[in-house]
Amino acid sequence: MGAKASIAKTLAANPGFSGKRREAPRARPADLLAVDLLAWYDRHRRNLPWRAPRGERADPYRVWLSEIMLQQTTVATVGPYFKRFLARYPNLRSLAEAPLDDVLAAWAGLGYYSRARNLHACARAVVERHGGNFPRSEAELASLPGIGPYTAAAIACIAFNEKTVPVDGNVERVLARLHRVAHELPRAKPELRELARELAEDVGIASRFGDFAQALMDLGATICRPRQPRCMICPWQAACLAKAQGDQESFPKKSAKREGNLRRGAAFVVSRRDGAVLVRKRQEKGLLGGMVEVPGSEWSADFNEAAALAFAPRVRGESGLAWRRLQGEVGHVFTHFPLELIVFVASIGLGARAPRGCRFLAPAEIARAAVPTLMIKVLAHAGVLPRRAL
DNA sequence: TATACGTGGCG
DNA sequence: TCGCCAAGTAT
Repeated sequence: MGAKASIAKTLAANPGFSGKRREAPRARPADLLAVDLLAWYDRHRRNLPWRAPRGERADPYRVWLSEIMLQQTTVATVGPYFKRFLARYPNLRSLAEAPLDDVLAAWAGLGYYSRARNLHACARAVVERHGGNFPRSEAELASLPGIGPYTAAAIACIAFNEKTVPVDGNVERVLARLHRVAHELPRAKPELRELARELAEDVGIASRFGDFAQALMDLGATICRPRQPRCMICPWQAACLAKAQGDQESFPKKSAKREGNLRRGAAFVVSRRDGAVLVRKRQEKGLLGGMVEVPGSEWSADFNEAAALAFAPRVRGESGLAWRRLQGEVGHVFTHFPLELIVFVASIGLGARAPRGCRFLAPAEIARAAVPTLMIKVLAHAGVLPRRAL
C-alpha cells in the first residue's frame, strides 16, 4: 500500500473529516516529504554527545548505550549520564567485564533500573554470542536483552544504515498528526508502524536511513512537540492534515490511564557515630531491583503508622535503639503509584554490628553506590545527605 | 492486551 | 500545585 492509499484510508476513518480538506494537504509526492525532512535536518542538526560527526557512521556501542538511556528519558537528563558512563566504560568489553553493582551505581538516579541490568546482560551476550560486535540485523538485535522493536530499529539504521524507521513516541506523534490518525494509542500502533514503514520506502532515493530516523525524532522533539507545536517553521506544515484542521494538539489520541493509589510506609535511618548509614540491597527483580535502600516497612495503601516500629532493624551490640520520628514525610511518585514515607532516625556507637543482610555505608560511598533517588530523598530528609552530587 | 517499571521538567 | 510527558521493554 502506498502513502496515498493510507491517506485515503485515514480520511475514510474520519467521518467528520470534510472532503474539501483532501486537496490542500499533501500536495507533493511522498518522496519529497522525506527529502524535505532530510534538508531540514541538514540545516538544524543538533550536536548530541552520542551523534557521529556529519557524514560519519556512528559507533554501535554509543548508539546502543544512548538509545537504552533515552528510553522514556529526556535528552537533557541523559546527557551528563551518557558522558560519565562512557568515561567509565569506554567500550563494550569494559562494560561486559564490570560487576553489575558498579553498573547499577553508574545508573543510579536515571530510573527504570531493569535497563541497567539488561544493559549489562546485553554487553555480555554480545561478547559471548557475537564476539564483541553488535549484529547489524534488526531481528538479531531484538533478540538481545533490553532491546525491543524500537531500539533494534534505531541501532540498525543509525549505526548500520539499515532500511528501517524506529517508531518512538516522537514518531507516533508526528505521524498521528500528519495523517490525523483517529484511533487511540496504543491501539493505533500497528497503523502508525505501517505509516513509518512507508516512509522508509520514501527515503530510498537518499539512502540515508539513519539520518532520516534521527531527523524524524528531532522533528518530534523540537517542532512537533506534544504541546504548542511550532507548525509555522515545520518542513511538513503543508502536508499535515491536523495542521490543516487546526487541531494538531489533540493528536495522538490516547486512552485514559488510571492512576495508582497512594501507598505509605516507614523508612529507618541508623546513623553510626562516624557518619556511616545502615543499608541493605533490594531483591534483584521488581521495583528498584538490585538497588540500595535503608531498612523499611512494606509500602501499602493501608499502612498502619502506629505499628511502624515493628519493622525497625535490630542492631547487634545495642540494647535497643532510641528511635525518633522525624516530622513530615518523604513524597515520591512512581509511574504507577505515589508514595509517602515517614522516617525514623536513631544514632549508634562505633561498636554496633549490622544485622544480617545489611551493611554500613560511609557518606563518601553513598555517592558511588547504587542509591536510587527515593533513598537520596530519605537520607536528605534525615539530614545525612545534602543532596545528590552531580 | 494490560500492567510494572523512575525520574525530572514544564505550563 | 499537579498532571502530563520523555528516543520502551518485559512479562
